[in-house]
Amino acid sequence: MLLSQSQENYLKAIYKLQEDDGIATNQALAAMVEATPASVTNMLRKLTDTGFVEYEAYQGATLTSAGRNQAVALVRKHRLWEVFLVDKLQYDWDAVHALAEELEHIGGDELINRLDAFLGHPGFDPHGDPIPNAKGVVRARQHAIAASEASVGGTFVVCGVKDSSSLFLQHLDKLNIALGKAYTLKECLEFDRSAVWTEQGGACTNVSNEVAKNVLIQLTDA
Amino acid sequence: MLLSQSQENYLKAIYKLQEDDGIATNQALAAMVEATPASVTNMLRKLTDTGFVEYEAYQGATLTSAGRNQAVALVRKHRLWEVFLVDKLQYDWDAVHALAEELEHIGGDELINRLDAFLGHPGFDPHGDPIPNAKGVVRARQHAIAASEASVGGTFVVCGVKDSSSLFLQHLDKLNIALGKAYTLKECLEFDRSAVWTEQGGACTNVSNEVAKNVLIQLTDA
DNA sequence: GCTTGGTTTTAGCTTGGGCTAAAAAAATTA
DNA sequence: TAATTTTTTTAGCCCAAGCTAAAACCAAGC
Repeated sequence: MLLSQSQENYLKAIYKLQEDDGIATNQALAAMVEATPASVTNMLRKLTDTGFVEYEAYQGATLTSAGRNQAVALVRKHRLWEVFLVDKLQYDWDAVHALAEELEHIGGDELINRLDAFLGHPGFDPHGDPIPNAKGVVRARQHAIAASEASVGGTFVVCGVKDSSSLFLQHLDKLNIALGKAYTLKECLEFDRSAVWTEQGGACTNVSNEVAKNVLIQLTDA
Repeated sequence: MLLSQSQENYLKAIYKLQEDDGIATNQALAAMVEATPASVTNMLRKLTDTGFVEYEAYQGATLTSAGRNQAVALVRKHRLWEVFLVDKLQYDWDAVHALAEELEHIGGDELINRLDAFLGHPGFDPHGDPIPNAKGVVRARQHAIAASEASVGGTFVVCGVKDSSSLFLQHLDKLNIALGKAYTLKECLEFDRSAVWTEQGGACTNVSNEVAKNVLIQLTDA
């Protein structure tokens, strides 16, 4: 079965919503694919007919296993292209999403597997999100928690972000926060719940709670 | 002005027809974009309205300078992606056309200029066709003639093909003919106008006239 | 157990890019 | 020049994917 670009976008959206909300409501889908709820209903019909989605009126949508396979393949393509753009074409990590959205619809398994090999089978994309392998297996990040959960005195390494919007990523750039960097949580300021992180080497950064909630870290026992 | 994928394909087709036939007839366009002549008329209207094409009923289509710019940019994108696929992803030269057709519609100047730099600003694609530069300037191949024009005893280097179909390219593979290889034209067989080429090193190949007409060479004075 | 407000669906319309069949124009041949 | 063939255009249709406005449904709150 051959899917249109639009259909692929719906599958990806349902997949994401299922992953992090458990349920893909019509409204949430509409927001994600940038269409009206009416259009979503329309499309869900079609995807149900072609066997990628299970859907009953008013009940929200779920992916069939065929649908999930498609969605995971898309996520794989998206993230591999992001690696390509950042690692090979030197794009900034905040500038690759839109392009990857286009590229992810190109070609089939052959292309993406070659790209994967060319990139050296990366495990994570430039935002720290795991890249599903050719069989569609996603290995989840280990022990990742939001930075806002860390306790004073703890040390950790930044390993991902929850928000990959350009705005947020550029903000992290300004704060000099990047994937792979190690920090110690020096203190928490009661007043606004912001935190002070110190880098190995001494530089201090004041991190708002809003930011910390969207940064994923792994605790280290150093 | 933003063009649809389909519109871009029309511009490219008109460009190619103008280049090698001088004139882009409705029928030829239809064949090239794989649509009916009626659909072509339709689309030419639209492209005329948006200022990329000049078109009067029954007179065939010509590109405006805006249209030509678009078309050249597409050719540039197409050929750079082909280089990427062959050089970086190790595709065979006969397997890249369709993928490049998809990739050429992605992104804008930024992406393609970065790709160009990453590939080391190649001058030619895997079929020997010249790659327009960022300003849209195409430097034509120098002194290229069809291999069928060579004279007995002459030496030459293969530098391009006129037919980039998978079928033809695979045939060249079988004959062990590749870009950059040097040959001497040993003899021409009167009976079927086929030729015998000898490679530097000794191997002989019998080349039909049909093939020779579609291989581009540069004469060498060795 | 109603009423009300938000969500989802239905109905009907729009636009882009195709198609076929028939009419019109151009080109070719007699 | 007239007749015939080929090419192009017109007219009217289809399908995918969107839209709006109105109707139907669901879930609270009174």
